Amino acid sequence: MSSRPLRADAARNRARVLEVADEVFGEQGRAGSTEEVARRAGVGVATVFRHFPTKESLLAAVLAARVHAIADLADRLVRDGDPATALFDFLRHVVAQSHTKSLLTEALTDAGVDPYEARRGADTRLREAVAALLERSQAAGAVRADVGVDEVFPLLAAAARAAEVSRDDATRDRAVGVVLDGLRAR
Amino acid sequence: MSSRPLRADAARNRARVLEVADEVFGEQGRAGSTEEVARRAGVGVATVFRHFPTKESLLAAVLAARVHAIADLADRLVRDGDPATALFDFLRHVVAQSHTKSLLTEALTDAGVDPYEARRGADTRLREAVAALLERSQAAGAVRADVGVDEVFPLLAAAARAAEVSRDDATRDRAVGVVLDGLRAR
Amino acid sequence: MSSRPLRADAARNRARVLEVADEVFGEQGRAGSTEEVARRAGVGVATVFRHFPTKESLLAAVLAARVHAIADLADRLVRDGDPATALFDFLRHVVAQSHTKSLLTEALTDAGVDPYEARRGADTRLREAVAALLERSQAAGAVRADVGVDEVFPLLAAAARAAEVSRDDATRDRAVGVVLDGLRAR
Amino acid sequence: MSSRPLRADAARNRARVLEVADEVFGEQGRAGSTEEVARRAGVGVATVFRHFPTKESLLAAVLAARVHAIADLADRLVRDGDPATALFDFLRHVVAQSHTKSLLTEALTDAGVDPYEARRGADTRLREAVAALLERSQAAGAVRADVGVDEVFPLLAAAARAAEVSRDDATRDRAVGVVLDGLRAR
DNA sequence: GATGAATGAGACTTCATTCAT
DNA sequence: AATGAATGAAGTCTCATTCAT
Repeated sequence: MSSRPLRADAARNRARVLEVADEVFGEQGRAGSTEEVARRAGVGVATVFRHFPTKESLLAAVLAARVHAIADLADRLVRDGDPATALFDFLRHVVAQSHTKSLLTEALTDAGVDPYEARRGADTRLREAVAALLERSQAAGAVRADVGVDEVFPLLAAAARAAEVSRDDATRDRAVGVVLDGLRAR
Repeated sequence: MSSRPLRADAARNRARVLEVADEVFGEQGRAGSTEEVARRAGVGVATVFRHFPTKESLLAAVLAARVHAIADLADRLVRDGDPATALFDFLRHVVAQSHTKSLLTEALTDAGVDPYEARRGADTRLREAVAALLERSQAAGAVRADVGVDEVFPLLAAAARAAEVSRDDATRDRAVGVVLDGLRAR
Repeated sequence: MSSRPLRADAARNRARVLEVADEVFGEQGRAGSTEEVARRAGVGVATVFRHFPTKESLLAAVLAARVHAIADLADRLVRDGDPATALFDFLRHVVAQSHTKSLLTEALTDAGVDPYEARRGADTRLREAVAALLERSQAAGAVRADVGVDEVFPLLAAAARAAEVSRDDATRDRAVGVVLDGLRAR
Repeated sequence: MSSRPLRADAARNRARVLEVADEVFGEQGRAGSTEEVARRAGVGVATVFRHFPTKESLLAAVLAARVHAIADLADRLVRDGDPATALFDFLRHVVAQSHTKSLLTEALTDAGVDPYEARRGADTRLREAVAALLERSQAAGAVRADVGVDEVFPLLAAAARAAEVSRDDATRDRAVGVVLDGLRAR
């Protein structure tokens, strides 16, 4: 009863705001303004604040959404992927999405630190899925044995960062490739 | 006419501002405020603006100073270091410094994009020194042959990022180690 | 047409809103928000606005209700009280109720200034009842002869104010006592 | 050294803001807006906030100024007034000033509760001056012996309130007179 | 050359009120 | 008749930048 399903139009608005917020914060980091989100979403600021009572909570929602999407991917790969390449496929996919101002990185980073409940569920899911991926890949002898989940997140951030700052596509692929190579068993 | 040598006190002020700005932006990223820089430097805001007509230009100067320092290190290692480890030593050193709010990473990143002239000189110097380091290490057979300077910068950013988001020192060392391992010749 | 009798549920809602509004405005003064009234009453904001088209009108209704209650008390005392003490009893009772953020004081104050019709009836009733009380007490020789109803309301407000700002119960009783003593015939 | 004297123009601005704030808050109570203060003072909002970093601090400054003025009066009367009437003269004067939305009352009320240092000095001064006035008047046999300073403030508030809500000057004088009469020794 | 005051623009947030369901 | 979403206007506050002293 606490959260009766939103009315159709409200739900649409909420979704639109979230989507736009992802865009804005993606471009400008947390410096992006609520007002720009509202403007681009075609609603008043107050509407944004009705759905997300705080800028911080909007940010949390955006991050949670991204993390959920990534966890979905990880789940899929755990189930269906080739163990020998699954972790690498996963990392590459995520990196490919994280073009934007390190928001994702942030999301992947402070797992567990965040007070907004939205985050916690997502973070846990992701962590578990990644752990599964890692174990599988290690069992298949594809990934070196001396890394754990705790290292995977920084490495993901690292690869994303490398991608972010590369000057062209070819450079980016090589740079990311180097990071991933570091993970391989030899 | 623009570059008449500064009066002694003005020069001292300029240096002090720069030093403090590095501190402030180091702590708070570009969100750090001009006013705080002025306060900590013990001068008025207007003085900051006389030396750096724009917040952006102050940031550029801070970054240039850091880049120069890093280029100094690279130069030193080119001259005196062990070719087999020089590049790695360099990377580790830089990573160790870049704890703070990814300012350095930023500095190392948008080389060449920036309009402020201060940056250009520093960037060029650094690029050349790193190129030298890299060649030497590759000649010594320590670093894989298929990477170039263009990849080194993203990889530096990557390692710095990994360091930044690691939850503890041990994790950080392992994560950075993985990235560097990716660079080694096999 | 406007005053067709309300449907039973509507009437219940209206009453509930009024009751809750008294509570909220009592606690927070006119700064209390419509939305909080709605929430505590368990209805939507729009329902509040259907019954009271304006926040101002809701306030007026709350005040009118309080004034009616006070007029009831005055009527009772006119009928049943001891003339020698009736006015004092009345004043003390009212003061005892008006702890809250001077809303009552306000109610007792701007009688006649207010555009909302709700107020007028209540104000008139009260004024008449108080006039009766006063005359009776003066006839009994308990109250000085040189004050009229016009002075009683400010004095009521005065006593309420004194009560409001006193730092503890004993101080309050003494302060209010002084005001009432001013009213006694000597 | 912490507060070097303000530059002449800044001091003028500060004074003007304070003056206008007194006016605005006088008319509208603490609901008055900083923006209106700025507008009426002919400065930007930011200027108001430079001088008073918080709305609350502006309010505190206004109140402190009023309290100081009142304490001045009390001091004067302790020194030069006729003991038999000094306290009454004081009360009447203060009441005559406190036309406005009970700001003064508030000032006179929460003495000692306030965190802003500005307030504390003023409050103490006033309390002491009033205590002196009271003792003197009691010694002269003009004021009843069973009231203390703690009662005087509520009674002042009471008289001010009575004045505030009276419908015309004659009524006001009578109502205030009644309150003061309550204080007289018989 | 240096200072600190002033400012305009913008950020977050709240609220009375209106509208679609 | 009732609901809760949407909104515009306003409020408090911050900050890069300019100006008077």
